[in-house]
Amino acid sequence: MPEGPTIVILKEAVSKFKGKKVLECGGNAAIDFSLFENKTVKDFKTWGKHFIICLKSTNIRIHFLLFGSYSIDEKIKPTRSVRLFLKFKNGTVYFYTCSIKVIDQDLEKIYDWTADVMNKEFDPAKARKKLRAKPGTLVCDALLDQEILAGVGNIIKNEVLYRIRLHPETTIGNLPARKLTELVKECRDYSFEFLRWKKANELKKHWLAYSKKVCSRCNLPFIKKYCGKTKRRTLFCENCQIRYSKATH
DNA sequence: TGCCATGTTAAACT
DNA sequence: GAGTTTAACATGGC
Repeated sequence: MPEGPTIVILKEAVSKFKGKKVLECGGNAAIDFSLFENKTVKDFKTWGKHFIICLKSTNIRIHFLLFGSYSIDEKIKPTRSVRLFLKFKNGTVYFYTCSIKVIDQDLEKIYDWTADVMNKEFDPAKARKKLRAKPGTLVCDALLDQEILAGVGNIIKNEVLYRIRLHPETTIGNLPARKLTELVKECRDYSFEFLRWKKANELKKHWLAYSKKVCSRCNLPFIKKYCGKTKRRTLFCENCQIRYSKATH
């Protein structure tokens, strides 16, 4: 379910509820639902993998973690329990198995929109600067750092590294400047490809590394390894993806 | 059918 | 205290 582009699709899918009043709400989330009733949706926002419903004087933050999902105007499947639903005059949105938090602070104070790869304010130079500040970090870990590249998940990580032919266990400090620039750029570019392909329901068709067995460039089998401190599944080609080192400089 | 995973947090350790 | 490891959450695809 998650990764930044999918949350953008959700935002577009609920846009018809913007400006509408919450007629009824509920679910099994441990929050006070009375805070939302009769409030009007001011806006829907996304920051990385966060989906934020902005109501007058309060916000609801939804994070789908690994298994979360949503549905709109659908009859609830009895096997799934609804964590949160919001009913409007023109329909209902349901959220399942997700983390829900009420945020009363000013969103501008807690979210750095320039870190979100899907945001129009995304700032590649800032991302590069944050990366350069962590020279010992492996690129496979750095890409998943939500403070640096919010919205990038494990699929995007694998695809980006394969596409720019970069070995996941290269340290940031060993990257030539040009490669670092390319890395940040590809995170954003692939995220928008992800968005386009996901909307067309053909995301998997375009995977080059994620869940693949063989490198399409050289036909050698991919290495499957739980890399870095994050220990997330990483598929890569030892032959085609370059591991930069001091000596490469 | 059992295994595994697009993720994060907090507790339990060293 | 810092850093690391483990557990918990809990669904659906293959």
